[in-house]
Amino acid sequence: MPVTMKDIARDLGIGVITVSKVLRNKDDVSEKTRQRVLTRVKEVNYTPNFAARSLVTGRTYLVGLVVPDLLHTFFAQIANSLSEALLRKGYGLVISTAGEDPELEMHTLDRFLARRFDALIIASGATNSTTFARLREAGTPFVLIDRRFPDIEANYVGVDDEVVGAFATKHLIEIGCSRIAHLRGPETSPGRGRLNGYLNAMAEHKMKSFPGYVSAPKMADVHSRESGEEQMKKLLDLRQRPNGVFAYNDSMAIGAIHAILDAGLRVPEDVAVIGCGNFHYDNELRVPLSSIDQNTEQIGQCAARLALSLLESKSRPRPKTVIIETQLVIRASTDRKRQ
Amino acid sequence: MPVTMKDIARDLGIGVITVSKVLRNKDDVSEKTRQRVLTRVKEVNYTPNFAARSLVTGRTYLVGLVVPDLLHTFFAQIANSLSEALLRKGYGLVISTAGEDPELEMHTLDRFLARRFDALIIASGATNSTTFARLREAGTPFVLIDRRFPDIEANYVGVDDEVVGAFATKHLIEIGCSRIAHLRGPETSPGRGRLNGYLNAMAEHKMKSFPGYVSAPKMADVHSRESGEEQMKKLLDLRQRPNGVFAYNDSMAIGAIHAILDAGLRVPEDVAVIGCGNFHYDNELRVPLSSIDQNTEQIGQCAARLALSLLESKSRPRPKTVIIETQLVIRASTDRKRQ
DNA sequence: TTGAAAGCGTTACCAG
DNA sequence: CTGGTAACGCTTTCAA
Repeated sequence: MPVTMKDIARDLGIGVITVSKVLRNKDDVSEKTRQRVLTRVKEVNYTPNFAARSLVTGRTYLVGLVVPDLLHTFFAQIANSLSEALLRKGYGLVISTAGEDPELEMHTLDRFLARRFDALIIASGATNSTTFARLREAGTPFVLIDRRFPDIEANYVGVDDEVVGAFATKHLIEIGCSRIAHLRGPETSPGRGRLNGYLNAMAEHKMKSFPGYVSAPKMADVHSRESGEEQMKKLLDLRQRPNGVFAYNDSMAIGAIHAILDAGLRVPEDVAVIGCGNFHYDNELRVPLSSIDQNTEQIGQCAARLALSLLESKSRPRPKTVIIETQLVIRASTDRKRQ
Repeated sequence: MPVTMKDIARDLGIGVITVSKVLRNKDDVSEKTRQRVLTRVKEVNYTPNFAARSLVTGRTYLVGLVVPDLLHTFFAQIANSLSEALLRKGYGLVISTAGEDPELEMHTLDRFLARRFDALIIASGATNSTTFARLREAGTPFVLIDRRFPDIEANYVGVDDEVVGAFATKHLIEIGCSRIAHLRGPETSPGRGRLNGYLNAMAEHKMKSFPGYVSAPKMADVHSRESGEEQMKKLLDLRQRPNGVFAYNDSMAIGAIHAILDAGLRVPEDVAVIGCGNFHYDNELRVPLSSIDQNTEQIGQCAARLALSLLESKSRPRPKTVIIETQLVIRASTDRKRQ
């Protein structure tokens, strides 16, 4: 049986409350008593019982993270930096993957709510915002990352996906691509945002658009490489084959490059390709991949900081939106002189 | 305030215990009462309070995972499959990264112990087994993955690293490499095991070994690519340059290939390279990388199953060792005809 | 500065 | 089949 505060109090001939106070750094305890308690705590290797504490304070010192998939480098990085930041402050991070399945996600969130985690951090695959009404009702503070929902006011940390899309597209325009296609992502805010950024940039630069140049929405799951390959094949079959492609993410871009090379064409000479995410292995690929860096680590850190601030403040502050800056990283897949 | 069992009992005019029994599927409750309770539970959207339950049962329904780094594909995959398997059984997975820092790891484990997680799953960067004495003392069941410690008897799930090393080395021998070097990993069981496998295979096939062909131990952190590159450079400077290299993991192999190509040599014609881990992007690399597949997902699933069995059994069963099969995956980096 | 009493919501033990 | 009583280990409130 583990040591309890009662044991320590008995050993020292003082009250349990005094022990509790010392442990929580309350200052209405004499220095002498404090030292005695601290010494004894060390001696018997006492550790507080979180369950008991939770029961009375209502706090679990646990934060839940829901992401589609940890195999996706982006989310692994997020989880990594989140857990580090939270652990430092004494919070544990409970992870859970929900694929891109809104129903599974809802189910997971329900469980997290039932367990009364102190805060939730969510990269949601939900298609509407009913999920979040539930969260709000439960009163558990939450931070959305990566994906957002225009119709609800919520804490959000992520990049500006329209900027991402425009950024990538403009880069293709600048290197002289005249026919630019977009392999689009899922029906989520990044998917739509990057698409809009692409469309805006195309319009702004009076670029001609061709039928079929925007692929159908696709889930951004682990199979996005295959999907990128498949969709690129279709693009290559068009009469007016594109000479520049902006892919929703690096996985799809990799698939696209695969298809292009398989067709006997060159990257970037025949078709330039840019992705998004700046995976850590982008530079080691068959054709090193140009990409938009999302500063993933910073997203994680900001989300952690935001979540912690929500935990600490007793009032419910107004939802905050934090936009992280992005960077264009040019590699071989778009490295060509103006044609 | 959330609904409690007491509320439900009062509403229905029955005892709290009866409610509790229904909720835990005890069968000494009449079907009628059971239905009434269940209905009411739905109506008021009752969820049990885990903290209260924990306090009395001593179980947290939480499993802790300690890995060096989630950026490493291998560990991300492990975390992914673990969380899925555990969540299905109602357990949460709390993650934590400890780099390859034994002290930080110990600290993390202490915190996990203090929180009384029901079980721990650990890919340890520890250099000795004192850590585990602590775990044993605390009585928390734990499962080691990937790294093991010969001097303690503990639950373990992972591959046989000597087989991995021998497998990879033999493959290089078979394709006709006459001078085979090893970029070795850290001072952990996989690092040592793969090295031994390499040495054994070399001896068995009477292969000549050259001075400097086994690099110095290196941490297997996220920077292993750089380290692979650096160490490969040294090998290329030797008078007797190797024509085959077995790298501790795929990251190092990628770095090695980088160095080889930079030196104006060809892979696999001049130097064949094989790694270990079979990262999901191995096929998309500059030179698609031959590798040993560790069946990572299976490792995660087995570890989860093993952890769950420990949780469920009240007695402390004898430690179990589960060895997962590996597969050789041949790609371009070793694809050459016998010379 | 100290501490006794009163819970927090649940489950275990036993009696009805 | 049902339920009262007593924990579980801690914090909060309030009085000494």
